[in-house]
Amino acid sequence: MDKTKANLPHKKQSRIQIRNRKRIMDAALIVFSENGYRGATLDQIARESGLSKPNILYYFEGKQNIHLALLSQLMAAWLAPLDAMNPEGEPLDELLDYMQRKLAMSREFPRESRLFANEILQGAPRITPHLQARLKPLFEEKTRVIQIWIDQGKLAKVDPRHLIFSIWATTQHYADFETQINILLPEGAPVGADAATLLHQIYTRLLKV
Amino acid sequence: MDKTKANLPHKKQSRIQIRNRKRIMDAALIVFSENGYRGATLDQIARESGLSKPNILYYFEGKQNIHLALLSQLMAAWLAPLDAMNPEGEPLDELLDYMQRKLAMSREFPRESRLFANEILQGAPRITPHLQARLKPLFEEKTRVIQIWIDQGKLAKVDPRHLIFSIWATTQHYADFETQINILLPEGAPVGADAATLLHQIYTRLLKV
DNA sequence: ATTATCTATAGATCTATAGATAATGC
DNA sequence: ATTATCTATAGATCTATAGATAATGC
Repeated sequence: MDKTKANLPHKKQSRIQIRNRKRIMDAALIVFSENGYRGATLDQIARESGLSKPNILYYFEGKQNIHLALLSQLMAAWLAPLDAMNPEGEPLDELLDYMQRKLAMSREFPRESRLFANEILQGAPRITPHLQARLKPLFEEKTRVIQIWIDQGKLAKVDPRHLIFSIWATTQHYADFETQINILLPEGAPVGADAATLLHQIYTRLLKV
Repeated sequence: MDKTKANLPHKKQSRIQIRNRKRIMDAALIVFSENGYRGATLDQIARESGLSKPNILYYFEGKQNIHLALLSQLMAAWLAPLDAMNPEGEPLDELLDYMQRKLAMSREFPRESRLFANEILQGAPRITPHLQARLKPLFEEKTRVIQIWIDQGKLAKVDPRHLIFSIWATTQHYADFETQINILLPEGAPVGADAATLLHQIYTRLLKV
């Protein structure tokens, strides 16, 4: 029984393999994002995915690897909105659009946001290499772009790094602290629209010269 | 052997009890905030506190109770800055002061912030009653105050609830995502000062009429 | 006398593997 | 023939308790 094949992406995967690996990842996203790495169990992932526990370990080489696969898949989606910020565009619009894309991600992929938050909160034991290799260069590139816009007088003078932190914070908050928000806001209030309005106000007033 | 006494606060506690319960709480804060509830073990708390594992269970009736004791102690400290917002004060100053108090808490008590974030992130299984009973009334009181200020034309028109969310998000981010920030910012940069400057800019520009 | 601490271990839970069996693809 | 799945269980880890012993306070 050669298990390694199932885990080598360059060996062509059967349809069953593709489908079951996806099932496991989907289940694992739910379980890890709700319970954190240590709080999640293979039993829960098995139940959620409809596969047996040993069968899960037939497709992934262990709990760690499932988690790692999720995080590294997440990373690409996570970087996309920032990557899409266009140096040739109209500065204020570019930043407002970026903020709105992040807010949309928070609304559409709250589990991914919480998976990421869990990982960072606990010291990023598994995702640090990705942050170093992928997030950091992009962050530095985009803060340089923003600094140039500011130097050209197209944006108010702010610290580009902390500007980005604040966009991350305000947008991700709606996914990461959803439980608290649901307790504080009355049922049926249009959270999304009101949040978008406030964040739009914040960044137009902050950044307009 | 009547263990219950050690856990009844109304029975007078000996000096040793007070000291050891404090030691355990201090150790537990470190361990829970770094690993989350499920990720934390009594072994780690024992090692960190310098007490034996069974001895810890002599002072607290179980892992759950240590965690609960921490959270309920945290709650008071967590509400204080918002509670201190004075309806009679100058609106813009009151809100800027509130934001700065929250930012200071994030800097001075990052572990408490992460303990709280961990709990909310995982659906607030233990702290929900506290949020309902203590945070919610205070939140409603203060959003009413802000709304009155706005109606009096002393602040720009914003949604008071989302304004508070944004203050929470931006300030707590520095504690909760510290690992990520440390990766992205060059060593020795004056994080605190730059963060304070940006947040001050954000809220003055947002709220000034 | 009561409070505090220690050793030893029960009992539950979890990850992972062994080894047999069933299903699928040439 | 190879891939996929199942049953059974080893081995590690964790919470919690039993029961004995040491330290402390009237």
